[in-house]
Amino acid sequence: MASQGSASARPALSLRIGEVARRTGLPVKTIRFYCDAGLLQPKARSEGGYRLFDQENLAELAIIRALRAMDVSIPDLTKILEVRRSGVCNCSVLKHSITAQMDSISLRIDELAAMKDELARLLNSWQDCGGSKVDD
Amino acid sequence: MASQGSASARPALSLRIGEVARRTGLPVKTIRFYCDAGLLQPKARSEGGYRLFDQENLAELAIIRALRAMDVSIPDLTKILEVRRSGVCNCSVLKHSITAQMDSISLRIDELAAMKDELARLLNSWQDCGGSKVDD
DNA sequence: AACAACCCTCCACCGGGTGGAAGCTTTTCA
DNA sequence: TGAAAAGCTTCCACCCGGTGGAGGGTTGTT
Repeated sequence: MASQGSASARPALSLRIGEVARRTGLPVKTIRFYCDAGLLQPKARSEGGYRLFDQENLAELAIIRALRAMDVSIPDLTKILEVRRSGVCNCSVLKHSITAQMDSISLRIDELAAMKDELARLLNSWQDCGGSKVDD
Repeated sequence: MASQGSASARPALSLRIGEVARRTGLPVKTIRFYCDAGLLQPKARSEGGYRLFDQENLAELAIIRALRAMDVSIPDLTKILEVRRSGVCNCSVLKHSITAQMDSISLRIDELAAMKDELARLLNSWQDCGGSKVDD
């Protein structure tokens, strides 16, 4: 408790893009792309112009990664992250959009399941006609 | 049996791109794009150069639509349709790719389910902090 | 000081489409 | 029959979400 006079406790972590890439599993290029797109704002730049990222940025990247994986668009993500940053949680609009997102995920899951069944059926029907003569 | 001397029975349906779009629900532009990409080969062209599609083309478009919906790439789809056209079924490569596709679908389904859970948790945590003051 | 490793910007390209312009074909209907 | 409208053609540019490479500056180690 009796350490830095600064607001936060820990040593105020400051990572360069490569380390962030290592930690998040995202390509450096993609992180840079997210910065350019305004999704992610590095907490600072070094003297020499290197992007410097902090804990918050890592947390945001985790969210970005998760939501991108389910096709939330970059503009939507930008809004979501802005809301998150502002700390406001009175956002019925956001809730609504998330609920909608969940519905669309359910739908997508059903579709995928159906497709998988269809593929399985397809495979089965092929199984019948003999598996000889493989030429590749 | 004693009708047209031709091979097939029915009147050999010949649709222009607009009608195909209407029937498949795909945008005209997309169908044209599939043609250009070599995915779809219109059975003929009219005197004036209009693409003419038949029953087979419709069937293929149905397949394309379904498989594209689960992110089968256009090159892969091209291969699949070629095999389908050739009527050959000795294709272990294809079987393999379909099995792989099924696996990746399963994976995707799991991911989506996880995301949905995560969203639900997110929503729940927000529910706590009161839903007043909607400003948009 | 030299060096590798790292990072920067910029510009081009990818896949899968989508939009619009300019112009030809086909259908419709007075 | 012939003019308008609807439909189609190609071509070229643009969109999104990235990815790759060139050319050059920065950091850290020896």
